[in-house]
Amino acid sequence: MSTAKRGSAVTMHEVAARAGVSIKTVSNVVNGYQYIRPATKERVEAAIADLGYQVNISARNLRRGRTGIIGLAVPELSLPYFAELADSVIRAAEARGLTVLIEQTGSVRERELEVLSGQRRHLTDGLIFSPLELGPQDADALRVDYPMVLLGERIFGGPADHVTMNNIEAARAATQHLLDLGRRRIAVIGAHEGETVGSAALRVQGYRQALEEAGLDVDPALVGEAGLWHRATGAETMERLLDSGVEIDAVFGLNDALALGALHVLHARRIDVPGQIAVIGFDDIEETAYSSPTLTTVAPGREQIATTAVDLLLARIEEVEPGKPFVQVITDFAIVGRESTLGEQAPVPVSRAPEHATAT
Amino acid sequence: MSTAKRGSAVTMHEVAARAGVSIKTVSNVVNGYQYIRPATKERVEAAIADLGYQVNISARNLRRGRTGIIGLAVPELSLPYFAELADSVIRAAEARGLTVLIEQTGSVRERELEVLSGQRRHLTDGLIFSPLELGPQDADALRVDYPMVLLGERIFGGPADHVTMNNIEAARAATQHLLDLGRRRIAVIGAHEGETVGSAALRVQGYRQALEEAGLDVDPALVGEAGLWHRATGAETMERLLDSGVEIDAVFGLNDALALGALHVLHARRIDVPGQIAVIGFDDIEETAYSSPTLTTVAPGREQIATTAVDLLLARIEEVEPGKPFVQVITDFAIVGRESTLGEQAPVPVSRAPEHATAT
DNA sequence: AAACAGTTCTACAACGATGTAGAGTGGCTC
DNA sequence: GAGCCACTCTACATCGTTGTAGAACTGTTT
Repeated sequence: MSTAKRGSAVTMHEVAARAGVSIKTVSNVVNGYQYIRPATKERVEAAIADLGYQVNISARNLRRGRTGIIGLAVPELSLPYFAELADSVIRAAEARGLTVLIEQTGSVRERELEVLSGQRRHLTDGLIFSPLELGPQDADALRVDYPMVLLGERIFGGPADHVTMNNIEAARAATQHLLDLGRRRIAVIGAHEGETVGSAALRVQGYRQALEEAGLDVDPALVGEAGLWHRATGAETMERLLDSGVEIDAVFGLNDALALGALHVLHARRIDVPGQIAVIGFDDIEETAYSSPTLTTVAPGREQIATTAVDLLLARIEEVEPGKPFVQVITDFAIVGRESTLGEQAPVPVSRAPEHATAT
Repeated sequence: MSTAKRGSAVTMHEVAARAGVSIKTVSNVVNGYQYIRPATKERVEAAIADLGYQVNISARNLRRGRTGIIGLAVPELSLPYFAELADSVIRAAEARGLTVLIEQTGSVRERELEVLSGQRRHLTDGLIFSPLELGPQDADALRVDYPMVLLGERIFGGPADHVTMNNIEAARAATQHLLDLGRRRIAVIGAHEGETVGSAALRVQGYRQALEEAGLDVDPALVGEAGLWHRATGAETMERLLDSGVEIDAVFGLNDALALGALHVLHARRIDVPGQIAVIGFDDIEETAYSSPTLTTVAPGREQIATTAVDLLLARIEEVEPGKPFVQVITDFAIVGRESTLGEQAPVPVSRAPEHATAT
């Protein structure tokens, strides 16, 4: 056992003095250099244990020019999707010896830009960034000189690696799922008017495609705007749609939070789900398996997104010559059918343990 | 506008050369030292802008002995309570110029111990730690030589500042709420057998107190164990209780996830909530305002916990002489009554915007 | 005109680690 | 026994910044 835990830190000098070697030898031991006599190594290790020495990471970082930290910029952790994503990214990073520093942009444009150029950037070796407000017009700001991986296909051909799911296809599949159940008056919640390349636009596009392929017209009255993709805005939009008197037999929430907000309103108004209105969401956050009714949704392969992003970033960080062309990885998605579209006959996944369940 | 964004970083030397001053003067400008001629300052600032210079934080950290980063160790971000807590802590830290580095312990004892002594510690100036598995027997491990604030009252009289809510009182109030509604067969979900000082034990204690004050016996058959406080374990425990055949007219979930899991099972079994069984949770995560029915819960003052913890930690970090006795701050709680106990007459908070709502 | 306080700036040595270069060992080959 | 390779270790410079001490200038006071 170690004895020391003193106020000020022990340095390699002190360890070296105690072990009777040079500080470089201590450094070599710490870093697992191969040519060290076992006897020396033992002496150094004993000294390290005695003094409770630990490497000063700031000094190492300065010397090595690496910090071992990667940044993760997301809108807000209080949005379950991003909390779960952060969880996965942290796990993936940890498995590769990296630490994660989280920044919240609050979906505010200025703050998204700040993340790209801010001071904080220098604490990290690279950045995984999920921008919501930046668009193609910001391509310049996104042309940064450090490793970066973007999540989402918002910035087409942008100057960085991208990890994204196939938003159009996934939204089309979600809509198709509703069409297959015989629904014809499918409302959308979460559209962003005027946007052309964001997740909202792409998912709406997938929705349109599915309808058109089915030979249906897209009724603008069924497309509900919702700037922020929160439960509250989902609820408000659902109310607006219902109050408008338009006929609706299904709702496609562009994310789960919106769909859950909608579900809440439908329940409050005693509208049967899926009897009168079927509901599908997008993201497969854990909550969807426990809502009443449970929510059918699109699973975007969160783990896959996280590990791919970390791997791509790490590759960029360790890249010798930074010439490699930027890649775009498109991850798999799957429709997870639950009660909100299939009704009670759907298997109720009561005992579904979280993927990364931990011991008691 | 700045011109440069070169591969390797610009240093103070280059700025100094361009501005025709010493590097210390550049440092002085950067740090807002007062005795600098306006003309000099302008020249330096121009050079900084031209070269796109940014301080190398690793070097500054090394020199100053501070990193400006605080650690936050929580079980998992995929648990909404901790995601929301992390959100609040990040905001509070940011307002004070600090960055937050999150570690996930997964409620695994070894990992909780690792957090205390691990390498990563050196990246931070202090730690906000929410331990779940450590107990009084770990007081030694908790006696660290760096600033630390513990969340939760698990380690009584432990060698650190604590921020906690009054678990016993809050649980008593929650139970009282159910008693006031005429419930007499109140089940608990989430007890930890054998534990005496954790949140589980304290909340169960509050539950017992309320029952005893009401002149009721505590029926062991009503106390449901659940190691992990997840939705899945809540659902499992609820099923076990129902299957046991014991009479139940109310359920107290020791956190919201457990209560939501229970709600899910009750819904699946078509048991009316609150008609047949009333349900109350604990934590006031956002989801509780949108579940069906909405969930009555105990609001532990998350923002207050976060800001208090950050303030305490900062005080420790900036403390000149580290003699000050450890404090324990107990935050306020409030019962948030919703449909799961009050039924439909409860106001449905459809438009309840999140506290930190951001612009569209 | 000397002394002094108040400015403005600079040189140099840190902070604690690691990379480089090279000095010693010893053993082996020819 | 000279040369060479494989080990084992060390001295020193270096990463980019900031603290310390003090030099140089200005203006004011005596």
